[in-house]
Amino acid sequence: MKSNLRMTKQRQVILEELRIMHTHPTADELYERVRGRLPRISLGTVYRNLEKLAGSGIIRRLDYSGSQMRFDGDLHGHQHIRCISCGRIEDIEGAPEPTRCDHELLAGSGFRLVERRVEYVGVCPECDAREKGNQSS
Amino acid sequence: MKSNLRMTKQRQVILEELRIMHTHPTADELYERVRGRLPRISLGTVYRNLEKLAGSGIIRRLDYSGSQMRFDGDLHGHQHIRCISCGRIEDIEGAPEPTRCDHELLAGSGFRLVERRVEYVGVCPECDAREKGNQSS
DNA sequence: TTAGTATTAGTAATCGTTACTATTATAAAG
DNA sequence: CTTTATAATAGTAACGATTACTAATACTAA
Repeated sequence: MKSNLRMTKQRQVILEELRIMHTHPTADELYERVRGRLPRISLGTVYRNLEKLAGSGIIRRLDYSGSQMRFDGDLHGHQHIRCISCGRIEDIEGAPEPTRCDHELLAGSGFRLVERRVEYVGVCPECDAREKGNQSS
Repeated sequence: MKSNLRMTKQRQVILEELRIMHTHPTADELYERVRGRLPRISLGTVYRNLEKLAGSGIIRRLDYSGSQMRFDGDLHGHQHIRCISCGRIEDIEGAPEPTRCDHELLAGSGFRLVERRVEYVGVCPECDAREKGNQSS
C-alpha cells in the first residue's frame, strides 16, 4: 500500500503555517495566512487539506461536535457523552467532575473560569456492536 | 420592569416538547415534533424561541463552541480554554485531567470511551478588563 | 376599545462547508 | 528522460444550518 498522501507545496505551507500559528485558527483565518505565501491557493484547498491532515492524525480538529446545535431542557447537573459514530448524545447521570486541580492549571492563563464542561466521546453500544459485526477478514 | 417574555402557544409547546424529549434534539428535530401539535408553525419560530429560552436560562444549549471549526497543529497533551466573550481559544499547559471517576460515571451507559475532553469556558483577561471598565452605574 | 409592542409565518439572505469539473502536479515504472 | 496513473489543485456551484427581514397577528395593559 502506498503512502497515498502526496506532500504538495500547498499542503506543506498549510501545515507549516498551522504549526506556527498556535491560535487554533479557523479554516479561513488560515487561508488568509497561507495566501501570503501562495496567493493563488483556493479556500477549498485549505478545507480539503485540513480534512486530510486531520484524518491522518497529523493535526487535530477541536470540537467533535457536529454541525448542528443541540438543546437540553433538563437543567439539573449532569454530563453528556457523544457517540463518535452516530452523533447521538446521551446523559451521564452523576455529580459533575471534581474541580480539584483546575485552578492550578488555569492559574497562569489569567482567564476567569466560568464553567468547566466535560465532553466524553465514545462509541454507543449499538454502533459498537455494528462495527464489531462488520470486521471482515 | 415587565417580564418581557410572553408565553405564547408556540413557545409553550416548544418548551414542553423539548422537556419531554430528553434526546438533546436539534432545532429541526424539535420542529418536526412540534409540528405534530402546531402544524402551521415555522422553523424560524423554533429557532427564535430556542434562542430566547436559552438566553433566559430556561433551557440550555450544548456546545458553547462557535459555528466555525478550529484546528490545532500541536498534538502534545494539553487542554483548551475558550473565551465566552470573544471566542478566542488558548492553550492550558499541564497534564490531562485525572480520569479517576470517569469509569464509574460511564459504567451504566454501555458506551466504549474513546476520549475525554475538558472544555474550560471563561473570560480572557482582555475581555474581563473591558467588561469591568464598562460597568456603568 | 385602543394602543403599543412582542411574536408570528413565510421567505430571502447569509455564511461555513462540501461537492463538482476540468486542469495540473506528483511519484513511480519503464 | 518519457510515460502512465492518479492525487491534488483552482475555481465555482451547490448545500445545509441559521439568521434577518416583512407584513400580519396576538398579547397585555391602560
